[in-house]
Amino acid sequence: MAGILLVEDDPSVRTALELALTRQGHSVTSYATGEEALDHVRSRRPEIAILDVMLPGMDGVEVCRRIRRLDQLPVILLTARGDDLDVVVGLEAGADDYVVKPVEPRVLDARIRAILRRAESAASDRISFGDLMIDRGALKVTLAGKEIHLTPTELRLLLELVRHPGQVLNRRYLLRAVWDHTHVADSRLVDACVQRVRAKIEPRPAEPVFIHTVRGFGYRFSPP
Amino acid sequence: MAGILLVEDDPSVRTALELALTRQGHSVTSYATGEEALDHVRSRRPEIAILDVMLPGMDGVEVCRRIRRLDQLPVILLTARGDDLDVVVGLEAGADDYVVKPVEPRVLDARIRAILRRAESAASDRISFGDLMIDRGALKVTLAGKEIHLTPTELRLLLELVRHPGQVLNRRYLLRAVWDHTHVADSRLVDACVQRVRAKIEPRPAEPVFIHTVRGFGYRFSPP
DNA sequence: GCGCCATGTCACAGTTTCATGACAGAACGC
DNA sequence: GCGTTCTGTCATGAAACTGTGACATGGCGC
Repeated sequence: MAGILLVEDDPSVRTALELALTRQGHSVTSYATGEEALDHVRSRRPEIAILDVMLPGMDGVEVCRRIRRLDQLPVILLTARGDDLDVVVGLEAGADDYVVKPVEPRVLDARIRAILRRAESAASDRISFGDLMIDRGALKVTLAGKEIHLTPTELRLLLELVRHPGQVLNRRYLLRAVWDHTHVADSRLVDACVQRVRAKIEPRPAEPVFIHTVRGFGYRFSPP
Repeated sequence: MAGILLVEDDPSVRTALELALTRQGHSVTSYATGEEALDHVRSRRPEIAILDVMLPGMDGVEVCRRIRRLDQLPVILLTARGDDLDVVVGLEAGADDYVVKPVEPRVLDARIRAILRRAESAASDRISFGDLMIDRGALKVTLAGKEIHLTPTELRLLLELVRHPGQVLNRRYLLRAVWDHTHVADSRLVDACVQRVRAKIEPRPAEPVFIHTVRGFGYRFSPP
């Protein structure tokens, strides 16, 4: 469900948590260092970050501070120590929650869901389909982590298609939804624009993975 | 400092917590039952509620649910039991945090402050993005340590953009938020003001690092 | 295989959008 | 009252966007 960024240097703990969270239905990407994690935040825009405090190099609290400057990403800090001072420092650094290891997967899941629910009013809504990530709040589209520049019309078209995944939308509908209704229905306008979007988001535009042509009817967005 | 509503039926715990929180500089009102607490929320609008889960009559989780219906008040649940199930139920009920008794006053204080900070629109009164530091309390902006003078309108615009980091805000929204709604939507007013802010905070206004133009939609503040 | 028609492809010029700087009225402090 | 600062508007030019049509391609029925 959620795109979770996990940072934990101990391989056994990392794989255990990754497995548990994946079982709860989350999509997890994990790293051992804060630097990698920050790159991931910049490029992949996860929904929530879970950071171990004790990390080689940049520690979790510092990663948390930097993440905070990048985005409104919620952050959970994870520590093996029950030291009260850590709690204070961590929360002061802007963490949303603080969990002491070892943690019950179910508890961690509940905390993640609570924080996501709380954040969802403020957070931007983003959806991803395979490599393709669409951030409706930031109006950004990334493909395999690389930002794709779409022009306004292209973006509106893509958003409209994505709003109805799996459904065939005909040209008349798209003309109304994306353009104003002043355009004639028989132009190559929609085709040309679909073409432009494909050129940007499809790995092989000739064999589209996202936007499929339904001959005689229109176009359908269906994730791979 | 903060107006805290404390609900705890055990008189000795109640007075101890009240004393500790008062020492930390908070203003505390405490009750033994949930019904009284709900009246208090309705009449006095506290800033945060700390609820014991085990209460005679209506329990803390139920009080939490009802408070949630009344107001956006942040809630911390307090329990003597470390039972994981309680954590799940409590967080599902919409609590912002969950603290197990006995709790160090300093830890509780840190959690209160963290939640209040998060509640007061997601940040403390001073944030920095790279070289740029914005002090919302003092209404001052510094760039690389040097103070930048922004006019009132420019400052309101920057604060509005910064309130939603990473989000694209369109001109209509900004006109409403920063100016009053008496202005026409198609004016270049927003552009001009953004331009002025850029001239002051961007090292190279032609290649902005902080305030990005999203052609056809609006502007986005995203730190470097 | 053939022809037809729907769709893909592409280049280009008109249009739109935005940055920039100038300016004058409004607001403000002295 | 007077000078200064602030702010909304406008003109201008540059850059980006987009609709269009001509043509190519490919699927489909026959």
